[in-house]
Amino acid sequence: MAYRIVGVHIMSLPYHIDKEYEYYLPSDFDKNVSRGSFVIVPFGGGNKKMTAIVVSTRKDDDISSFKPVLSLIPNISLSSEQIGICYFMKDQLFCSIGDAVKAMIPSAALSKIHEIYRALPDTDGNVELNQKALVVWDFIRQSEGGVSVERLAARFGKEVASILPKLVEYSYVEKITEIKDGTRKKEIEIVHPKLSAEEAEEYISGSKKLRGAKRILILSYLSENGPCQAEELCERIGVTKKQISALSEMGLIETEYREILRTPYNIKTDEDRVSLLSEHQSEAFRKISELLDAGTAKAALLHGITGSGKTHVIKAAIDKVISSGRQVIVLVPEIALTPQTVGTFCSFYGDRVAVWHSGLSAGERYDTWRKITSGGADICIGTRSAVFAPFEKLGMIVIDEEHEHTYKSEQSPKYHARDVARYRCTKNNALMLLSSATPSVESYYKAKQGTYSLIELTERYNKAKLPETIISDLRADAENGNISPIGAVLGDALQKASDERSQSILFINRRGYNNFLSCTTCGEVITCPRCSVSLTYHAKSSRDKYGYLICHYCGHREEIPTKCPECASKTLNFLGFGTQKAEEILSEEFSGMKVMRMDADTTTSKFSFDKMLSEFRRGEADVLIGTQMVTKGHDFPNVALVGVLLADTSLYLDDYRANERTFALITQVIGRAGRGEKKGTAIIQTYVPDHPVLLLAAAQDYKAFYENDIALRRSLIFPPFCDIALFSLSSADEKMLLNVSALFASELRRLMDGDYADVKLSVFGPFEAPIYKVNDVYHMRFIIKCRSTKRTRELFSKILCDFQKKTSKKVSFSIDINPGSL
DNA sequence: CACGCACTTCCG
DNA sequence: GGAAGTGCGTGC
Repeated sequence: MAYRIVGVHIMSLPYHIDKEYEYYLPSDFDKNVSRGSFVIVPFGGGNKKMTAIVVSTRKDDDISSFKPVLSLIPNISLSSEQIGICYFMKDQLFCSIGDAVKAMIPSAALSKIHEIYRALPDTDGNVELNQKALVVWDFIRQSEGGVSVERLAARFGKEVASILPKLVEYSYVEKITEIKDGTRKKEIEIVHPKLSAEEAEEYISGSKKLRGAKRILILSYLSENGPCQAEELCERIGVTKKQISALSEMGLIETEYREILRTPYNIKTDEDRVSLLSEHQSEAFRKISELLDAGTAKAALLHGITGSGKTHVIKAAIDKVISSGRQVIVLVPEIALTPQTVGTFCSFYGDRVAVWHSGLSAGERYDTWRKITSGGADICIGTRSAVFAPFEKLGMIVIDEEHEHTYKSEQSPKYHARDVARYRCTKNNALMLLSSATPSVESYYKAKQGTYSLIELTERYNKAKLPETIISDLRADAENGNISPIGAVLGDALQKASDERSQSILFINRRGYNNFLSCTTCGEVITCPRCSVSLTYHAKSSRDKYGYLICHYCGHREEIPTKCPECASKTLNFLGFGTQKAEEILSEEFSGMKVMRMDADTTTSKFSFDKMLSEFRRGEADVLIGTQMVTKGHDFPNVALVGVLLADTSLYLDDYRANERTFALITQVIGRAGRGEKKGTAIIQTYVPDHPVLLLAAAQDYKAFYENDIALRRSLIFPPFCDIALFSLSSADEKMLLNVSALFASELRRLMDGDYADVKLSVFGPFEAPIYKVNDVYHMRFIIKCRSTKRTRELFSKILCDFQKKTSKKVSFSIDINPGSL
C-alpha cells in the first residue's frame, strides 16, 4: 500500500540546515494535508515537536526510513504563490524558509508549541536527586498545572536545561507538549429572544413563575427590542453575563456566537468625492491604463513633482484594476506619517479597504489577514509587510514615496518591499507602480533604461506656487561671530513671520550628532581618500586614546587632523546638534515666540503625534521644530516659512545615498512652505552654499540632480552599477571574532581564486562595524561589491553554510544585500 | 574508572 | 537550534 510522503521545511532552523525533510503521513491521517499546509513533526535526536510547512508531496511504498507527521495545524495554509515568495526570499536574502514564512503571515495565525513540566504524584523509591534538581523539582511540584520551560529558565537560569531531562527520566516530573491554537478569533455573543411575545408576557406579568427580577428584565427587553449583543444588554439594563447564560440554559433565550473582524480604523465611505483629472493627469493615467491592459507583468515609475496630484492618478488606476475584478496593494512608508493618504483611500473605498501595519495588535493582524483571504477586501493599504497581503487575483502593487528607506526591512529577513512586489507582479501579470517626487537613483536609472516605464507629471495641480528658496551661508554668520544655529537670515525671517502672525516650521536632521569634521572657514569636510564619503568620528575607546576618523566603506582610518587639509586654518569643528538644543536656543533668542518641539521623544504615541499636529494647525504655537516627521505631507495653511537648520548633516553621511537623501529631504521641506494663499519662503542653512545637491534641490531640479549623481555612482561603482553585500560577523568573544574574521577573509579569497573564479567581487574588510560593540557583542563586517547573480549567491550561500557548520556557535553570521544604510 | 565538560556530528 | 555522541581532563 502506498503512503503519502510530504517534504517539509521546519520553521525554526538556522539557515545552514534549512532543507527539505521528508515525513510520511499515517494512513488514518487528515486527508487535507497538501502543499502549503502547516504540520507538526518530530525532529532531531530528541524528536522535539516542531512546526513545519509542507512544500511537496509524493507517494512511496516504503516508509521505513521516515518519521511520521504528527498533526495538521488547522485554519492556515499558504498558496503556491506564497511558497514561491518564500523560496525567492531564501535565495535572494539568505534566510531560512521559516524566516520568510514568519515575515509573511501574522504570528497569531500559527499554533504555538508549549512545553510544560508537571510533577508526578508518586515519587517513592526514586533515584536521589542532587541539591539543585531537588529545588527545581520542588518548584515544579508547587505550581499547579505545570510550568513552562521559559519560566523555569527565568527562575533558575539556563542550567535547568540539563536538570529537566533527568527529572523526567527518574519520573519525578512529566513533560507535556501542548499545541495552542494561535487562531484567536474575536467573537461577540448575540442574545436572541426564543419565546413568542405572548409567552414572554406570561413571565413578565408573573402568570408564569420565574425567579429574579433581572431575568424578567432581560426577557422583556428582548421581546421589545429583538436580538441584542450580550455586552450591550448588560450595559443597558444592568444585568450580568451570568444571568444571561442562566436564561439560556433554561432554554428561554438563545445565544449565538458570531466571529467579528477587528478593524482599528473607522472607515466611512464618501461617495460624493469625485475628482476630475487634469489634462496632464489624464495623460499619465492613459499610459498606466495601457500597461494594465497589456495582460503581462509591467513596472512603471510615476515621477511627479510635489503638488502634481499623483494620488489622483493612482486612484484612477486603482479604480480601473478593481472594476476588472482584481485586487490592489498600496504601500506607504509609514502609516502614522501618512494618515491623509490612508484616510483618502478609506473614504474612497470604504470597508473594501484593509489597513495593514506594524502598529496592529496580533489579533488585529490576524483579522485583517482573514478579511483579505476571505475576499472581504479589494485594497490593502499598509507599510512594508503589506506587500505580502494574500490576495488571489493581484492586479497592481503601488509603492508610494518609492525612495523611502522604510521599504527595506531592518530585521531578518532583510527584504526590500520593491523586490517582493516585483516578484509578485511577475507571477500575477500585474503592474508594479512606483511613485515619488524624488525617485531613488536606482529606480530612475531603471526607468531611463526602459526596465520601468517612465511616467512624468511635470505640472503643478491648481497652479500652486513654488516657495521662494534661499540658501543661507552659515560661514557669513561664523565670520561675524554668530555661532547660533539660527543664522541672521533665518532669524530675521522668523521674526518677520511672527510679526505677520504666520507660522514657521524648522527642520533639523536627526541624524548627524557630532559625527563629522568640518572646517568653518572654507566649508571643507574631511573625507576618505579612497571613497567619496565623509569620515565618521569615532569616540575614544580603550584602544584609541584620542578617537579617530573612519570610513565605513573601505575601513580607512586616520587620526583627527588639527588643521584643515584644504585651507590650513585651525577652525575644524564637529557638526551636528539635536532638536532639544535647538529648541532651547530658539526660546532664548526669540523669547516672544511659542515653540513646539516634535521628535521621537515628544511623540511617543501615535496619538500625541496627531495631537501636536492639530494643535499646531490651530495656531497654538508660532514655530514647530522637529525631525523628519515635520517634513511629511501635512497641510498647514498658515505656514509661510520653512527652515532647514543645517542641510550639511545629511550631505556628508558616510553613505553613497547621502546626496539622494538630502535632495529628497530638502525638496520635501520646500514643499511644506506656502501651501496656502501666501507665497512661502524656504531657507536652507549650510556651510557649503555652493554644493550642487543643495543648489539643485533649491531649484527643484530632479533631472539635473539625477544626472549628477548617476555619473558619480558610475565612476565610483555604486548601485545601480553594482550590488553591495554586507557580511556581518558578531560574537561576545572578541578574540575569537577576530580570528574567525581573518579565517573568513582567507576562505573567501580561496573560493574566489578556485571554484568561483568566474564570480567577480571586490571585497573590503574585515573591519569593525560602525558600532563595534553593542550589548557586549562585538561586530565585524565585510563590504563586498558584486553583482547578485545566481553564481554570486551560490558562493555566498556556500561560505555562509560552511562557516555556520564549522565555526563554534559563539560567532554568528548574516548577509544583508543592498543594505538601507551602512 | 567515573563523571563532567568542551567539541563535533547529525537531524528525514 | 538542540540532542546525542566523542574524547579528554580531573578527582576519589
